[in-house]
Amino acid sequence: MSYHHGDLRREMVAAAAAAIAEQGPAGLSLRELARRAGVSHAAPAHHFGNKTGVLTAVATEGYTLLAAALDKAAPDGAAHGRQADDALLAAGLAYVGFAVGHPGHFAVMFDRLLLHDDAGLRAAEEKSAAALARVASDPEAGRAAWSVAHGFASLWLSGAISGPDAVAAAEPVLRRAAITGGPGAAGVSQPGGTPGTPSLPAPT
Amino acid sequence: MSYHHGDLRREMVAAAAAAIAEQGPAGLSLRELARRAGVSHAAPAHHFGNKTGVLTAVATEGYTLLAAALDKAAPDGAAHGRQADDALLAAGLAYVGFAVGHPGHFAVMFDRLLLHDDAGLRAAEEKSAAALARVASDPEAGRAAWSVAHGFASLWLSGAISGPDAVAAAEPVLRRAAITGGPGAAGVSQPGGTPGTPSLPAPT
DNA sequence: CTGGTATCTTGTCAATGTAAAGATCATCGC
DNA sequence: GCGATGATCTTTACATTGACAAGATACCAG
Repeated sequence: MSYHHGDLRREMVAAAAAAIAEQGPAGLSLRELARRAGVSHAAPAHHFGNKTGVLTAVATEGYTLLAAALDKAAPDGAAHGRQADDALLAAGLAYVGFAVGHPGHFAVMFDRLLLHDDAGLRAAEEKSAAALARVASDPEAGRAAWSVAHGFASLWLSGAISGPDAVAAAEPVLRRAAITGGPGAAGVSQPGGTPGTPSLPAPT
Repeated sequence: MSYHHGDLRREMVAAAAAAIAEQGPAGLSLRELARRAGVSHAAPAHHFGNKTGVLTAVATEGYTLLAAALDKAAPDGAAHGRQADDALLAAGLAYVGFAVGHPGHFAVMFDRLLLHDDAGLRAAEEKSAAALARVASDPEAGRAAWSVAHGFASLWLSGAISGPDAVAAAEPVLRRAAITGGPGAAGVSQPGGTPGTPSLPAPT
C-alpha cells in the first residue's frame, strides 16, 4: 500500500457515521475504522486527534447536511406571510427526514461531550441554527418546532415509535402539535416571556 | 473486606446512573464502578452479566421512576373532560422534570442496544407507556405530546437549549406546541377547516 | 452439622485508545 | 533539477477495559 491514501479523512468520517448508525457511538472503534480503510491503527489519530475528534467531525458534517436539508425544504422567502406555518411544517418534516436518513450523524450531533470549541463544528452549528431561525417566526416558536421534530426523530430512531415510513408518520404528529402563529397569537402566550436565550449549545 | 456487600446491586445501579450522567454511557467503566464500591473488578459481571446489562438495569429503574412521575403529575381521573389538556401539559412538564432530574437514567432509556428482551425492562416500559396512554385522548395525541416533551428534554440535556430552570423554560414551549383537541382537529393550515383553536387555558 | 447455592475474588486474555518516535511522500522555493 | 519542510502514515509500546474461567467465602435449608 502506498503511504498517502489520498482521501482518508473523508472516507473515515463516512465509515464512522455508518458504524455509529449500526452500533452507536460507544461501539465505534478507531482501530476497526483503520482496518477497514486499510491503514495502520494510528492513522485516525493523526486526522482527528482522538476518538472524540472523530465524533466531532461526524457531527460537523451532520450539521452541514442538516442546514442544507432545512434550506432546501423551506427556502428563504417562504417564511413570511400566510405560508409561514407551512414552511415550519416542511422544515420539521425535513428535520425528521434528515435524522432517519443519516442516523449516524444524528446520534452524535447532540452529544454533550463533543469538542464544542472546535471552529468547524461551531460554524456548522450556526449554519443550521440560522436555517432554523429563518423558518421560525420568533425564537420561542423555533424552540417549540425544534422540540417536536427532534423528539419525534429521536423516538423513531430509538424504536419507541415505529412504522413503515418515518416522515409519513411524522406528518400528522407535527400537525397535531400545531405551532401557533406568532408571539401573542392564538394559543397561550406568556406575559413578559424571557425572549433571550440563544439557541445553540453554549460551552456549559 | 467482607465478602458479602449486602446491597451491591442497588448501589451499583445508582453509581452507574451518576457516572452516565457525567460522562455518558460510553464513559461508564465497570471496573471503576467496582473500585468505587470497594469490590473486585469482576463483581459487576455477576449481577448484570455484562456492560449492557448494567445499562439495562439503569433503564429499567428509569422507566419505573418515569411512570411514577407521570402518575403523580396527572392522576387517573384527570384525563377526561375539560381538564384533559391540563393533564397532558402537567404530564409533559413532569416528563421534562424527570429527564433533567435523572439525566443518567434518561440518557440510557432510549438506547437502541439495550437488552430489550429482559422481562424487568419490558414491564417497566409498559408501566410508563400505560401512564402516557392514560393522559392522552388518543394514541396519536400521545405521540405528539411525547414528542414535544421528549424533544425539549433531549435538547435541554444536550445543552442546545439552556437557561436557569428546565421545567420553567419548557412550560411556554409545551403550550406553544399546543396539542389540539381531538383526532382530525385543526392543525397547521388545514384546508378549509377551522383554524387551530388552542384549548389550553391561559395561565392564572 | 452438612450440602448446596448465591455472592464475590483471583487470574488471565484479547482488544482498545493514546502517545512517542520514525518512515515515506508531496510540495515549494531556489 | 534539488533540497528543505511539512503533511501523512507506520511502528512500537503501554495502561485500561470487558469478558471469561475457576476458586474462595458466606448464607441457608434440611
